[in-house]
Amino acid sequence: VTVDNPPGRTWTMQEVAAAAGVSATTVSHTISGKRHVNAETAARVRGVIAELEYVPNAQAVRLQSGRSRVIALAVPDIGHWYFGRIARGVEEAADARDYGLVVCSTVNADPRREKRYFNMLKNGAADGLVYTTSRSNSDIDELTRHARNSPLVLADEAIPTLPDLPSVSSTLAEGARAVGEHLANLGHRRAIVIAGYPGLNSTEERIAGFRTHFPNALTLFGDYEQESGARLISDLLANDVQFTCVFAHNDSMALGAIQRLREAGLRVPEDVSVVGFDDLDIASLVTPGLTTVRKDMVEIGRRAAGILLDRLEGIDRHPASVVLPTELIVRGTTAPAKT
Amino acid sequence: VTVDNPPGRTWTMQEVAAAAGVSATTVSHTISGKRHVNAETAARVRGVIAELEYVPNAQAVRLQSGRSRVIALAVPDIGHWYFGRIARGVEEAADARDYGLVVCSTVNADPRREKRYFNMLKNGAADGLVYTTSRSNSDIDELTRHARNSPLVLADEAIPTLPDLPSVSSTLAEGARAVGEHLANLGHRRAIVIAGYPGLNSTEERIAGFRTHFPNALTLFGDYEQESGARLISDLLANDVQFTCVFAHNDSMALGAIQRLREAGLRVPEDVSVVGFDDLDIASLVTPGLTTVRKDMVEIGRRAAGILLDRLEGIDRHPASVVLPTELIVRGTTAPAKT
DNA sequence: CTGTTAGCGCTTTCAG
DNA sequence: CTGAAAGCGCTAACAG
Repeated sequence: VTVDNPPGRTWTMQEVAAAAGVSATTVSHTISGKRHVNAETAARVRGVIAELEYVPNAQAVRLQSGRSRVIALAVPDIGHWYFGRIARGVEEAADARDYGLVVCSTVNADPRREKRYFNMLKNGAADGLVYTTSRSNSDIDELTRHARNSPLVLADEAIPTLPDLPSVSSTLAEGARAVGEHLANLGHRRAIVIAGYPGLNSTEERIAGFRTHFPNALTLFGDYEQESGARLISDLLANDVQFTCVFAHNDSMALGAIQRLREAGLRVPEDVSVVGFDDLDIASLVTPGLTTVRKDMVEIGRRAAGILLDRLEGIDRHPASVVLPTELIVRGTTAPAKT
Repeated sequence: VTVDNPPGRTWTMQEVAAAAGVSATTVSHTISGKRHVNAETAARVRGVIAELEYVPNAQAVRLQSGRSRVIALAVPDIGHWYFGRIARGVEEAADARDYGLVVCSTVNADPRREKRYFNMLKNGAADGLVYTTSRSNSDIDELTRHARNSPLVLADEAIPTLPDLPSVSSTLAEGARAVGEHLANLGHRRAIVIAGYPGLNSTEERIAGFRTHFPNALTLFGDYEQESGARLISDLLANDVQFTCVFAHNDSMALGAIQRLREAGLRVPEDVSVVGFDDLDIASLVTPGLTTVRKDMVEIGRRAAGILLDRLEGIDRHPASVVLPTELIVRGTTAPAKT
């Protein structure tokens, strides 16, 4: 069967059926394989489909099936390298299982935006949500209210008060402990911690982990941006606080700290050792390389999406929550303490 | 009207209508405002909607309207900082106009993936596409074949042979020229160019721009990764090639070059000046700060999405294509040439 | 100002 | 092995 197929024309299943001399039902079944179709008939139908470059209308399929085969990802900022890595993993996992991915930035917890991705679940635009909290856990109430309906998986930041919520996180305490051990072994005794957002589990865990070796580490809170690392160092120097090492809760703040230390005439690592967290690309791009703790962000995204998709497909997986390992990466910004 | 609303239950417009004692049509119109509804009736309907937390089913709306209010973004890797910035801009623009964003990574030009996002346009899962080429323009044939049907806008990399295709790019030649001027003014005479993928317009433009001041610059091709910058510098040093400055086509390769130069005992910028391109976050995070050319990636994404959405909404905008300015950012990796 | 009816394009009983 | 018909949840003629 040969038919005219102007570019840009889209066809309905009815039209395909007509061209092949069968019913839409048969076309549907040759595509889905959900019931047997005579070999010759099937071949003819497939021929027409190829000829017309027919693709079933997504909305009709979704309306009929009640599922969209799309998952949503909510992150504070898709343009941030940190969250970009998570997104990468989520996208990989989704694509591998033939799901689409829609992305929602949750900038500044803008309530309009929040509404938007909750609605995506409610109105069926997405079948489930991978959620990454930004600075606070405040949105979690609403989150769980909706979680009862649509599958929800937390990526990166677990919430201890909600153990039922599946999540993928990392052994942050362990990573921070390894940092403390490393610095202690190098002979350091006075440490500064430039921590993340106070109150978040991720922050508390790392503070606690580090304290196993530095129980009295002076702990200041930054906002994960380079500038805050620099500013906190300025304050310390201005007040003649003595320290020989700095542990920042991410690489950006660590680099900000290094910048300010150098401006003050201090050498890194000869005078002050600095350790970051995350091991994003920057850590190995700078000279000397930044000593840091590797967290596999892509894998976090991949696993979170994996759990979500398992739920969607009715695969019961125990335990739902996963804690991925971290690894201390020693590069050039740590050295023995000056004696 | 008060109704029981178990959490997780979703309602149809029919049910809302019944609860409010009106027809679905009236509910539809009180929501859309497309025809007048008696104030009291409308209030009652809105009451029920609020009570039941009713949200119209997305698939039904889309099937009926023939539009999805979703745009797609195709990038080589959503987890890469460079493309992440574009995605951020696209997301912003889409969200501002109440469109969803679905993301497709085009890793290695995997044909299965390509098929996938073309289908998204054809089957109506997305209304249009923002496309960012990776290394070659090979996929463009198919791209344009489909572009006749669904709106398509190129972000970052324009294709000169297809001037009809709307695109958002940057004044790369101008940026590269400014780099050349800056280095020439510092007294440099022998320059190395670590270029991007050969054959791409973006690469050729920058090579040409730089040549206005360094007509004989030795030009080598990298792959935009740090490692290639380092490797090419190794090769040059091993062959005793003389040069006093390096212009890399992105910041990663510039940092790779710096790394290797320092390993070879050369100081940056005292012995060799290095310039990058893009001005991503890293450029200001390193010490000394990297001299580079700023390209506003977020704006590129924003504008590309803007053009796409204008088309989708029937807003005719001339000219469709946009070329955004670049700006030389002088930081600490460039200095006068040694005499 | 409001309701009835048809239909978007598909899948799925149900009936041959 | 195949088809007719109903219906997913909504919007838009068309009629009052």
